[in-house]
Formats: sequence, structure tokens, C-alpha cells
Amino acid sequence: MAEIEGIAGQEYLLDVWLPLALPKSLTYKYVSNEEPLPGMRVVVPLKGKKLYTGFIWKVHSLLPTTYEVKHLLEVVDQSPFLTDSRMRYLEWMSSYYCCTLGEVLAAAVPSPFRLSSESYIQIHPDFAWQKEDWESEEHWIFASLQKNPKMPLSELLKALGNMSRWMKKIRQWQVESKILIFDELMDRYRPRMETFISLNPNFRTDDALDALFAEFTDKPQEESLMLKFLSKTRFGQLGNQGWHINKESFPITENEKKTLAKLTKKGILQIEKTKLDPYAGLVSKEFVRPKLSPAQSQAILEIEEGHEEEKVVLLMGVTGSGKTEIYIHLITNYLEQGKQCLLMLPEIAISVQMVSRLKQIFGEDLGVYHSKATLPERMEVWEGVQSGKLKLVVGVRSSVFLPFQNLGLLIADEEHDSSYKQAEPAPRYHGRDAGIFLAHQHKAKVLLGSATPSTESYFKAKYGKWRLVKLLERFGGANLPDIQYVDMKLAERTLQVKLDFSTAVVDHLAITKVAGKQSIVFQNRRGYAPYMQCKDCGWIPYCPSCDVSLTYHQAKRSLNCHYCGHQVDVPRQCLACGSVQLQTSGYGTEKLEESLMMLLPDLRIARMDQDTTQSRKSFEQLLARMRNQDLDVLLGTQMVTKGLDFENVTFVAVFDVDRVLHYPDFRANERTFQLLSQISGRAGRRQEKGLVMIQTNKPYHPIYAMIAKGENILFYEQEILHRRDFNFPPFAHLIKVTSRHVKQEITQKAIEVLASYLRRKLGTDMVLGPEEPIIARLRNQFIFNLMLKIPLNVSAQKVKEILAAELKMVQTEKELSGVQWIVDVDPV
DNA sequence: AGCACGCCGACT
DNA sequence: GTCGGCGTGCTC
Repeated sequence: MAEIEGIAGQEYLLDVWLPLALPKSLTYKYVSNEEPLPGMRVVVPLKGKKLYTGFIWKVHSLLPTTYEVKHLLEVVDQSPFLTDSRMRYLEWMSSYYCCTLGEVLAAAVPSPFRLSSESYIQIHPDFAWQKEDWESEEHWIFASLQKNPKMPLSELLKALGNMSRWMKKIRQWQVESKILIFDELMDRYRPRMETFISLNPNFRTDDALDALFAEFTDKPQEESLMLKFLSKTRFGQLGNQGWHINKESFPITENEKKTLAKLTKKGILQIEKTKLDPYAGLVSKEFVRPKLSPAQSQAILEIEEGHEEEKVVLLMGVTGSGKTEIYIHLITNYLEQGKQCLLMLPEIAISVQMVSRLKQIFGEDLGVYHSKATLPERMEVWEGVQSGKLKLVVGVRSSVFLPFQNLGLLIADEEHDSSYKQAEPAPRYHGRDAGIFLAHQHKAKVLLGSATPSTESYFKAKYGKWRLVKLLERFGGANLPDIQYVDMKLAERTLQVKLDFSTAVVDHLAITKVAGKQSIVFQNRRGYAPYMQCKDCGWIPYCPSCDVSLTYHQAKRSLNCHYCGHQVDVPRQCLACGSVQLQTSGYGTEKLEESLMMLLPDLRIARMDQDTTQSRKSFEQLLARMRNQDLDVLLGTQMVTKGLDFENVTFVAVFDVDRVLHYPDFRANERTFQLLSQISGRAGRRQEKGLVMIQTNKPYHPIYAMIAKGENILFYEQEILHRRDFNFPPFAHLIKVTSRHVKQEITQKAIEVLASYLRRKLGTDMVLGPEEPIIARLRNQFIFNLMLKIPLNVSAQKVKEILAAELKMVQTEKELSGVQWIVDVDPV
């Protein structure tokens, strides 16, 4: 290309993936003497407008004929940013979870590594621009830069046309320090810097120093500061410390500051800023391993045995059996071998309790990676992991994207927890499963832990290729709690109900308080009441954009949609008939709090749910009040069941569990079992025997008996039989396909067409539905679901390919082209 | 993801 | 008659 002045070399064609939901890679050309490599980042123009950071996936020489190929602007990296194995990992994720590579890249690469939105250009402050130096166009550029000190680079390039040519020029000016290019992101993310004061190398000899001090005769302040500097560095008591000192450890007065400025101006002392390396001082050291019970030691032996056989190990340890000690023990082993470890937890479990416990042991060797961390905090962990200096990360599901160098051990604690599965946006990946793939790539060992594993994991560990290790004894011989079911129908008949609490529960809350102990009350529904209803005509306020009733919030005096966030004031009268007889119906945590305060006015009661824990601080305050026994009853949603460990709690009440059990889903049994087991685990740690009371209308459901008797294994064995009878996981793979559109008929038609195409290709057995979900409209969009149930003897990958092809077919139909599709592999 | 192009309501 | 709503389609 002759028009590109000053560039010689070979022309390369590059297939580039952008971190966007584009259906395919885009091809750009690049002329250079240096061969670009897959995995390097590039800056590319898109639609002649924006600049994006893309990732080279393939380098070739096939010139596309159907469109004009653009030049990319620059290759960012000297060596690949993505290693070959990371590229294979991301490819696996996109194909396994049926999404584009762009979507995976968007999730996998933190924004500071991407030149996102805008880069700005300005004249370098040290460059004295003189207009005579330049030909006309360049003059124009510098004149406009002088007028606008914060010019978006893309805007400038757009105005100039011929982006590649000018980009080269601009890069050249950048190298020559004539201009500065800075990124908007630098405002959001600035690496932590360290400032050093150092002596100019020219003075680092005895002769030079003597000469220097000779000049200080009439400048006593400069002399004394220099002496102070030298006594803290080269000639300090602490031995040879070199010629520089961290500004932090060189405190000076206001006066000395001025003197320092003079000395630096003279070029005697120099001020240098360097990026702080928080992991610089980390060296492998010995950690103190926690003391283990015989059962724990035995479990470790079995885990190591499983790992030697290259198996994924599932550690099934009841609450309080001390899984954490086992994790710490194993992690310590790997750290001492210089390997990296990842301990994954569900978001909620990364509470202060867990992290501070681990911090005590691993200190600075521990990096914490979770969604509430700031970008600099996350970047610090990222860079620590990439440099290999950081050896241990505790993180949520997204930590499977960290660039591990030599992962030795991956632990997924609470492996059954559904928050490991990303729902929105794509990639809809499972942290545990992605973690297993990642670990296999690194030839690292995998340990899954749970008191109540998913049925799939239990099955694989007991009957499949994995290894099952059981730890069913509570640490320190703590007792399992008594579990009692309160038959609410019977209680009502015998007038043993007050404000929908059974008197048994109310009495026990009072008794527990008298005994100096604490209680937890669980209700899986926030707000005051799930809906309002007109007493006269039966009208119920609904969300205008979703197919759900609005939840009444007493404190806010509002009706809220828990799906889209819509909020309105409580109507004074029925909007259908005008009656003022509007009643609330059902029970949320807010109403229960009110009821309990009425029933037990002497007890200190607090509520813990999304509404009372908006900030991290309020969450921690509630925890602290509970721990300081400043509370008698903690009432809340799921939040009170996970990751919280209060020693003084001996009584737990479950307000209503029937709704969980009767949820129409093949996992309803499992979820109920897990929920109640988790809740039971909250009662009676240590020597105290706890009591759990569960209010239900159906106390005779077989699963309740199993939970009460602690028959965990029996539960799983029976659940496996159910799953086998109905061909649910682990006996099949599931893929959920959702269509979404503003018009109900189009939504339905689209999914019916897809279903018919799929049945034609896959037969009728694998395709279930389509079916309208319970909540048929969300945020003004109608929804339909289709489930693919793939038997184990059929290749799920093949089915995914067929699904993708048939979806494409549906999308080509004009009427249905506007339908949005969501493919969820292994839905939870 | 953005962003431009393209057809139907309340305004000078 | 126009300005602008966001539905739809494309990006190398």
C-alpha cells in the first residue's frame, strides 16, 4: 500500500476478536516487519468511529473479497497478552456455554487492559511547539490541540481521515515526547505509586560528594538536608542501603521540603515514581498449620489419595466439621511447593469472617477477589497472579479468569451454591465447572467442598470418575440440632397461632432469650407483604412491566417490583372499584419483624435482608451486633443462612418452607434439603444442643423426615433414583433456550418454530416445551422457555452446534428476526 | 456493545 | 409540514 508512507514490510491479515457481543471475528490488515502473534492486543477502528482493543486470534494471508479490509492502528503488545492455553480456555468457554468469544473476552479481561471508550491526546507539556516547524496539516493538528487540551483521539483521527497514516505519525510524536496520549481509564485506575528520593548518579563517588559539600559552605540548609539524606541511605547505621530512599521513610519539615525542591532543581537529588509492587517482598515461607482432629487428618489423607489418582475430590463435610482447616492445610502444602492456589467461594461467603480468618494465617500472601472490590484492588490481585508473586487468591466465580501461572490447587467451597452460576450477561458460566476445566489445563488438583453437595457432584463422586471423601463428624464433638416440624394446620385448629407464628416458636424465642442465647428466624421473602389486594373486588396491584404482583414495603410506604425495581406509592384506594379496603397479604421479613416486635416486645430484634444491608457497612454492623449479643433475634432471608457463624445461637425458626419445596423445578427437593440443612447448621455450634423449628402445612413430606434424622446419604441416594427415573441431571445435560420479545405472539411463534426445527433434527424426546414461565413478562418483554434434555450417550457439543444452526435459521425469518435469544447451558 | 438508518406521534 | 421516538441491522 503505497499511500502509507514510511511503512515497509509484509502485509498480514489478522482475525481479531473484540470484547463485544459480535457474532464473529473481524479481519484487519497490518503491514510490518514484525510478525504479529495470536494473543496480542491490537487497536482497531470500528465503523470508522470508535477505537477498540481487540485480540488477535489468527494470523493469515487470505484477503477477503466481499468487503474492504481496514488497516488496524497498532499492535499494543510486544509479546502475546493471552497465552496459548488461555486462548484455548476462553474458546472452550464460548463453545461450552454457547456464547461468542467476544462476550467471554469482555468478562475475562479487566477494563484497564482494554482501551475502551476514549483515549485523549494533548501536546506534551515539555514540548515547545513552534508553528514554523510544521507543514499545514500538522500545523492544524497542533493548533487544535492547543485550543482543546483534552481532545479525543478518535475524534482527531476521524477529522483527519486516513487513520492508519496519522496514527503512525501520532505514535511517532508520542515517542518523541511531542504529544501525550492518555486514557480516560487512567482516571479510574491508577496503579499505586511509590516515590523515591535518590542521589544523582553523577555524585555517587567520594570525590564528587566532597566537591558537592564544598559548594554547600554558604548553604547550611542544603548541607544539613543532604547529610540527613545520606545518613538515612548510603551512610546509615542500618548498613548500606544504596543511594535512594522511599519518601515514606524520609519524613521532612515544611522548610526542608523547600530545600529539597532546590536540590532537585539543581539536579543533585532526584524524585522518582515507580509503580508499587505490593507483592515484591513475598517469599515462600512456612505457615503454621491448624491442629486437626483425627477425622480431619483422615480426610486429608483420602483427599491426597484422590489427587494422586488425578481425580476431582468432593469433600462432603457437615456444617461445623471443620472443612476450613482442611483447606488451610492443603493450601499450605501447595504454597510451600511454590504453586498457586485458588479458593473459590460464593459471594456471600466472602464475608469479613472468612477473609479475616485467612488473613490471620496467610497475611500478605492472600489476595481477595470479589465484586465489591475496587478496580485498583482487583488489578492488584490480577497483576500479582500474573507475575506469579501472589500465590493464594480467595475469590468469587469471576476469579476463574485470573491469569494463573502455575495453579496447583483449586478449591470450590459450597460447590452446590447457585450463585456460582452466572445468569446475566453471557457467558453464563458455572464457576465450579469452569474452575475444573482451568485446573485440568494447569494439571492442578481440584477439591470441591460442601455439607450439602449438588446431586450431580455427589453422583459423580460416588459413582463416577471423581472421589468422595466424607467428614460427617462435627468438630469438637458438637451436637447436631434437634429438628422439629410445626404443623401449622393443626396449630391453627387448636388456636396455637399468633400473628402467623406458632406459639411453640414464639415461646422458644422467649425461652432462648431467658437462657441468654440468641435465635435466628428465617423467611425467604423480603418486603412487608408479597402483594396487596382489594377486599371488595379482589383487585391486586401488578407491575406495569412485569407479570408479577407488587410487593408492599411498609417502611417506604411503597409497592415495589422485585424483578425490575419499579416503585409506586401505595394507592389510597382500589384502582379498580375505588374501595378503600386494601389489604396486605402474605408474609415478608418486614411484616414478620413487626409481628415479632408485637409478640415479644422485650426482645431485641433486627432484620437482615437486601433492604437493610444495602451498604457493606450496615451488613457488618448487623453482624457485629449479633456477635456482641446486642441482639436476641436476627430475622432475615437467605442471607442469614450462608457463611454466618454465631456461636451463641441455639434456636432457629423457619417461618414457611412449603413454597421452596413446591417450586416447580426438578431441583426443588435438593434446594429444600440444602436450605434446611444450612439453616440447621446455624443452630448450636459447640457443646450446646440446638433446636430448629420449621413451620409447615405438610409436616409429613418424606424429605422432612430425612432432614430431621440427618439422613443425608439416604437423601442423595433417593434423589438420584428420582433423577434417573425422569432423566434429569446427572443422567442428562440440560440446555434452556429462552425467547424474548415485546409481543407475546411473536415470542411464542419464534420459540415454537425453533422447537419444530429442533424436533426435526433431534427427534421428539430431547425437546421439552416450549412453555410459558410462571413469570411470563419481565421488563416489558414476554418470555418463553424451551428445554433440551440431552441423554449422556448423545454428544452435547453436537446438540449445541445444531441448536446454533437452527437458531440462525429462525433469525433469518423476517417476522422473527427481532426476537432475543438466551441460551443457558446447565441452568441452575 | 454502540451507532446510524428508518418509519410513525406531538409540535412550530 | 417537521423533530424525534427507539426498532433493526451492521460492524472487517
